[in-house]
Amino acid sequence: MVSLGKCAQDEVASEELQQRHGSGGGVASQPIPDVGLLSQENRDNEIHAKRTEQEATTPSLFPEKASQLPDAAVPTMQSDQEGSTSSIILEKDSLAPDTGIPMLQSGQEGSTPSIIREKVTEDGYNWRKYGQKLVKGNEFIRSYYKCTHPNCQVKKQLEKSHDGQITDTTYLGQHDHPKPQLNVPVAVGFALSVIDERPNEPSLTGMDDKSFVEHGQTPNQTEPVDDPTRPTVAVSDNVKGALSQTNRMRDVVDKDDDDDTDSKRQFKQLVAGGVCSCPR
DNA sequence: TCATTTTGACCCACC
DNA sequence: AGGTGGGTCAAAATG
Ligand SMILES: [Zn+2]
Repeated sequence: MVSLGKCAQDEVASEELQQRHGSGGGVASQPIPDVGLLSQENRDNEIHAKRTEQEATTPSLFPEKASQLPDAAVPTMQSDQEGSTSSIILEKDSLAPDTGIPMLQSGQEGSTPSIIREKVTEDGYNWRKYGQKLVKGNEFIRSYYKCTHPNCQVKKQLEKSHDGQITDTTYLGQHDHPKPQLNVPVAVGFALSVIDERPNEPSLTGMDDKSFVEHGQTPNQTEPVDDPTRPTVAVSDNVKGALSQTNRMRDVVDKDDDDDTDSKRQFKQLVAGGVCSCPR
């Protein structure tokens, strides 16, 4: 059996792994039933937050390969880059090395002893990376993060170009907890609501259950990127992703149509500007 | 020691 | 029916 014997994993894979997704059940390794049972991400809402961030940690070591990207792969990223958005990004990246690259050995100081690795990205939540993949022809690196909270199974996907530029950020699900604790000096302006809690608002479900995609850099008028419509709560979220945010909620039905792309696109236009993140 | 990151492999969905 | 892409897990490595 397993002539390879490379690792137990192999063996397991043959037997247990199969169940992992299928009926689910067994997988002793995962204490958390996780959502995998239903499907992979069916039930999770996918919130796409797109923002081109210029990674502070990544100086300009690499030549801008951005130009090499045609539009085929990611139509979204072609818009920014120039600076337009960079400004916004200034959010407290300071402690978010995870955004890219292997540690910021830039040589700066090792400040932030408390925050060990990172995790606290713009969200203020703690994330643990559980996977990384090259997508789009290896042009982009997608990192998969999971919320470290016990009951929280929110996932985040960070897509970056080789430059270290973040082309897409996708959030799946909502946190059950407000936030860990931002001890950061914060000057941004959070302070508002730690009560960000988002109970599954039924009203929102209308859109939240459906597949709804929001492209930050949409075609121009997208409506107010800074949309003041967003009251309270999302402030923090909005503020950080104000320039571009893509919200994507995926459901089983999502695949029912052939051109979901178009559908979604239109849909997003309808709701454009509304990040469902805020229940209220 | 623990938590987290890294990396390879496996599986599933879609084309 | 097969192939590819994408997503997740698990073991090992690192701080
Ligand atoms: Zn969480």
